[in-house]
Amino acid sequence: MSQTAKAPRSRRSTNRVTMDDVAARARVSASSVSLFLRNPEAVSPRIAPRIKQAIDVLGYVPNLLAGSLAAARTRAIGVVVPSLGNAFFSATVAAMQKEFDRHGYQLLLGATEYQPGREADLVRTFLSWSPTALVVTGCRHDDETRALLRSARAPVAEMWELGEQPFDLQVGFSHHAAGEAVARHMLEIGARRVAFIGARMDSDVRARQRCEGFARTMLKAGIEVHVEDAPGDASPKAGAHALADILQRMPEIDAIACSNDVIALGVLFEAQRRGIAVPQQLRVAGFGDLPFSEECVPPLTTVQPRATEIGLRIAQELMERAELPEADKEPRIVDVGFELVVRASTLSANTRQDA
Amino acid sequence: MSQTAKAPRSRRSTNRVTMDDVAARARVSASSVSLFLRNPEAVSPRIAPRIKQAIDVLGYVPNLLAGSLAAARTRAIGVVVPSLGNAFFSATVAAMQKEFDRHGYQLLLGATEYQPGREADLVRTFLSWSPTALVVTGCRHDDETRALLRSARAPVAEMWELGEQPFDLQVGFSHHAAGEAVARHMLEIGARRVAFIGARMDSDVRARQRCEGFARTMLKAGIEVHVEDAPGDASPKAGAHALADILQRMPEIDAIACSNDVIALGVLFEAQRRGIAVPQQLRVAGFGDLPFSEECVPPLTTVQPRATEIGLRIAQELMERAELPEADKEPRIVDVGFELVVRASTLSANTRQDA
DNA sequence: TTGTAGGCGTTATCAT
DNA sequence: ATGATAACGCCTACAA
Repeated sequence: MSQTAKAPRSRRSTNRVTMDDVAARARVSASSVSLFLRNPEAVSPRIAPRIKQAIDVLGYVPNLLAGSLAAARTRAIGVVVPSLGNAFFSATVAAMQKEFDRHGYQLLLGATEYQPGREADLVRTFLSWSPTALVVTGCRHDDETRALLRSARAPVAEMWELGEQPFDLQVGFSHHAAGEAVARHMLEIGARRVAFIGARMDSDVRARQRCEGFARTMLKAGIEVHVEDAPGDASPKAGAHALADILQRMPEIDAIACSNDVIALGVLFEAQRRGIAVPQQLRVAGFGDLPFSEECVPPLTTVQPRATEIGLRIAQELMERAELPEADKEPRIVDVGFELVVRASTLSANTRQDA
Repeated sequence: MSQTAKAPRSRRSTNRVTMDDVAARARVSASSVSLFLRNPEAVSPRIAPRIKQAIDVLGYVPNLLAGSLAAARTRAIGVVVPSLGNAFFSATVAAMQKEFDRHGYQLLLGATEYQPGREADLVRTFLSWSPTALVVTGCRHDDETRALLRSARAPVAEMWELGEQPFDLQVGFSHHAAGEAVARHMLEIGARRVAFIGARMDSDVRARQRCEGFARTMLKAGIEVHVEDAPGDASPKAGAHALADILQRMPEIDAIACSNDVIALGVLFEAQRRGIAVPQQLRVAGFGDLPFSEECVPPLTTVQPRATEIGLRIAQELMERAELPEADKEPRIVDVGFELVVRASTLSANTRQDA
């Protein structure tokens, strides 16, 4: 006689608890369970507790993969940052994660570490997850990344920088203007011999923009800025070394702007070691308004970039678009601005007024 | 008469490029495309280029959701950290992300911000992604989290702390021992009136462990430690305020240990403002060996925790388990240790030798 | 309100 | 080496 009917190909090795299991135990159909999960009010008050209990007893955990595949949308947002070591971005990411989480969305994280090509790789990876949205840092992208982002079905948010043509959303501010603001302030307090210290400005576009904004404004006032570009990450050590270099080349230096508060901190330390009085002999300004900037000696004049607000605004805008599919598809630009925070490192009772 | 035959329910609204599209264009079966994607060598050299070209022309991006669902495994690792603002964890996460990425795994990130209950929520969310592995911070978890982790089919790694019963992998070091090391060093240099400054030690278990290790060691030497616990995040401001407090209560203080270098930095600033010489009048030690710790004035004695190595080791171990399914299932504990880095903030030519 | 069944885009099994 | 086909677990249009 016929050998046993071909055993149905069973790949069900995963003895995972499924929605069907819950349905069976609650003696309802799987669709009722599905409905209950999405909107508990929608099922009759008689079966609701049964479903609830079955879920608890079985320890059912919904399979998001299956759900996302079926619904053709994943509750995940891909986020690309240059580096997590950078306090600016980690603050923004933290704010985003919190808000996404509140809406039940998962944050997928990737860091480029400023390596060329990594951005495109990360975006490609994210896209294969069918994310609800993508968040990238800055507005400058290589051709490959641009193509990927353009073809993405998900809205694309660019953060921390304005400019270029936005894909869907840009939330940031003008780094050029930030550099300008510091320069104007330094001109007001009588700076004459001026330097700018940055780190890795070949790959850190935004630091370079701040530098340019600073240098151009100074140049308009007839002051040429000596630019020092440290090779590695921004760090106090880079700042200290740069100051040492600068003092050799232009001992008469009287003002230094830095692309990052951690660099400025190093400048303060080196000045302290050398007995150079800040701000009396040397004025120092930074960028970032990090936790130590208010507390250091002297407190640091700096630019506060609203890192948290950037993350929050992006998350809010994206969640809105995700939940109102009819939302306007118009690209949107949000300038969150920045604030020049003047502290003692550029002010002193006896500010020089020599012309 | 019968109305038109039921149109086959088509939900194919997503005009996504699928593997079938690629197969059609390359005039092969979807199976071959799938095979090619996973192992290009496995298909005949005649059709390989056709598939490759079709992929390029169509701009095909594989759908990881479908793939993961079918394969019953997701190339994703869920990672729970207390906070991204903390430089320790962001360094570890960065190292992990890099290594995971190298193996084609995606990092899912969640932060608890030290809120009770958040850990369980995040773990639950991650589990619904069927991740390859889970990484959590520390070994203390509430009952709910423990239950979830225990029931997880994926290996669980605990980081930054050793102790308790490991689920599958623990990579960290003893914070108690770190506190002890600092205490012994301070005893050697003759500290007598001692305080410890921490931040939020009710929720930051590891900071509390360092504090306990420090205080107990001191107590054995007959020295009672005054403990100051700042309410918010660790910050220079918290350190400065704590020092001010301490000076009021015990003006004769001669040594302060901090649970974090950023707190110690604040202590240094406040001491500088008050004209208290470090280390001559006051010895200061921290924890973390952050970028500024080597550069500040005076350079800071601290404990270097190997944040990057923790991330790397975890990633390597997890990738190994993921790729060798036959790997040993034995729980494993890796003590990466720490290093006491002695710098000028606790040393001086004229170290007091009074008994 | 509840149930039925087709489809989401892959991978895995099996036959050729 | 290649192809046909059955899962994977859920969502959702539609019928009851």
